[in-house]
Amino acid sequence: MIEPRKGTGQPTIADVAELAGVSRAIASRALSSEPRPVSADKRERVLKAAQTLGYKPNLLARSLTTKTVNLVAVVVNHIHDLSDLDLFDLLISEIQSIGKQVIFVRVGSSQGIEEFLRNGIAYHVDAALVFSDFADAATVRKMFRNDSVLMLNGMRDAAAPAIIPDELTGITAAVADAAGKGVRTALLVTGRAASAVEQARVAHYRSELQRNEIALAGELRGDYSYQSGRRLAVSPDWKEVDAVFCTSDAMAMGVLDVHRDGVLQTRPKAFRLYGFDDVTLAEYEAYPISSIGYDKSIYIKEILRFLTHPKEFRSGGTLVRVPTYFVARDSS
Amino acid sequence: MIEPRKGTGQPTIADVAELAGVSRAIASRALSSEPRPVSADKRERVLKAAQTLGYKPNLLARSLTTKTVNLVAVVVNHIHDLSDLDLFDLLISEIQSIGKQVIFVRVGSSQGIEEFLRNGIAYHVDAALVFSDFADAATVRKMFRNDSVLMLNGMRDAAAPAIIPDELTGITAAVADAAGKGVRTALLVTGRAASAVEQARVAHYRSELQRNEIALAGELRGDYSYQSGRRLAVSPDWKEVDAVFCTSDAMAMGVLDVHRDGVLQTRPKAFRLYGFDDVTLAEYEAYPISSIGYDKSIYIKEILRFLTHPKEFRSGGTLVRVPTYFVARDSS
DNA sequence: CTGTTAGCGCGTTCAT
DNA sequence: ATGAACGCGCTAACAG
Repeated sequence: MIEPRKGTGQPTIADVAELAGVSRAIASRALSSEPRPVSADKRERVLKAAQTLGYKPNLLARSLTTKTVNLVAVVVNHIHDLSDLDLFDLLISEIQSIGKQVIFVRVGSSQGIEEFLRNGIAYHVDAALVFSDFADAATVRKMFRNDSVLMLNGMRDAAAPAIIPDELTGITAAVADAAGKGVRTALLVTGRAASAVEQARVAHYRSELQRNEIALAGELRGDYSYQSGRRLAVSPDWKEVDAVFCTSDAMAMGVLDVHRDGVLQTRPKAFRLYGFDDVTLAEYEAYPISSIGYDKSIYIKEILRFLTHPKEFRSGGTLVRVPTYFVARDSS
Repeated sequence: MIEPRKGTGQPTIADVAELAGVSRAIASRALSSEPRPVSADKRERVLKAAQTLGYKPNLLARSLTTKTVNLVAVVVNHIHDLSDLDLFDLLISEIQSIGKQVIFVRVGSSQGIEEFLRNGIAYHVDAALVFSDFADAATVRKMFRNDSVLMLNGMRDAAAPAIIPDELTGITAAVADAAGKGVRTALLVTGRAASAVEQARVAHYRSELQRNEIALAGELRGDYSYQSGRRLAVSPDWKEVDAVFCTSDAMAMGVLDVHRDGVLQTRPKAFRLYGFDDVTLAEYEAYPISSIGYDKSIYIKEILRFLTHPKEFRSGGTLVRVPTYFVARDSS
């Protein structure tokens, strides 16, 4: 006896109910994860019928009434930074482990984002995790028509919960390390000035350098990439200093390759070098970059807390800070 | 005059129709991207009403009848390989550019697939791109209840279309390079043996080495990672040979760091070294690994062709091959 | 060209 | 505890 399917050939809950000899409502309850009143034997029959039919609920149809799809949007600029690699794999894995799935939304620029979202399922996600710095919290809430927006890009307002690495502690330690080694002059190699995170980062460096009486000889602007580090290292604006602080490890690697002591020594010839992000790559022998990092698992644990217990975050734009650390390597 | 909303507060197509003074069907047609028969003035009124109401279609509801969601699943093992970084950013960007969105499905193990089958909204996607080698074509089709599955992991059957880099050409060139430099003995450092791609790769190396009369002194199995390269390089099984071929750049980097000539020279002391993948990182000065790669943009263009013109692939499990190249660097 | 109607698959009243 | 009926938002099919 073959079930007569109409559209996609998938069994629906109606098929299950029919096979079990009960009404659709009973089948719905028996299959529900919530405890709903159904007699034991009928529940048994429904479950068995679902089993033999290979029934899988249509979650899109379900979402039509429940208003929830178990989908999370991860909004990023790009995913080609080395530091991303360490983060996203774990993040996706953890999100999946709580029964949700991830839509990756890549927004190279702020242009047309809204339009793009409207034409896709991402528009209906339960929550959005915003790493990209293309938009402020209010815009994102409006875009997703959803208050469940977690800002991870350093941009927040009174209503938006956010998780931000507390970079001051790491930067303080890094600059202290330099000061303790007799550094008196420094150069700052920065990333995109438009980023809120970057602005705060640079401000921290400035104040810490000043506090340690280290003269800031200049700021050179790159784009976080290895190539931009190389470019700046040979630019006419480059200055002779005791230490170079880069706001990304990749830029520090570029600087290192240009200024190695000897053909391929592990440290620069004339200055101490500091990076940022503590990417896995810094474990490679050729790039022992002193760096600042944070515990990714703590960070992600907080993100998951937001997804599973949103109320704890709702009370007036909670701001969670994840501590950073400084790790000294050969480069400094 | 305020529209009386019931649920989410979003205007529905019924609200638009009412305001425009037409039936829901007319509103639906006027708003459709496809050219459907609607009189000019009514279309105008509908569009205007939608405009003033700020109407946005509910794509989940639409998908209920159209059976299409503009969602593409990307199925991966992990995304922590360096070679992934170069690929996925571009892939996501391109998929988004044709109006589809990407749901990332990470299956770290074959067990993860079972887990996925239970939850997962992903089985309503329009297509699945399979990079993970934990599932064969039949399983994936069942997982997604969808025949629109593109195998990119080297595993295919008669029904599944696939795109595979033609690694033989690159390997042939790499081995020829070694032979031309007088290499007579070689070591092969491999990755996970379970992978179909890896098996083919190793087989190619074996036959090419034999053809060039290079003796294969041994095969050491790693896991593609830098650390596994280091580990193998110091293991008791390591042999003195003229050349070492690694099936990933990361392993080659690990081997290089253990066997550098001098403190940090760019080449191994006693042998020529070859990697695989031609990751961007090989452009870093400290790891000039001779490698085998393929044009990512061609590869992705073929994937997009599958998404936009699936019929061209349907005819009996089309197999598309993307050519590989060999690039010589300092390490060999 | 237009409007009415009938689903799509599911959860949820509301009577029984 | 149960099942009929309705609604979610939208589009396809069918009449007019």
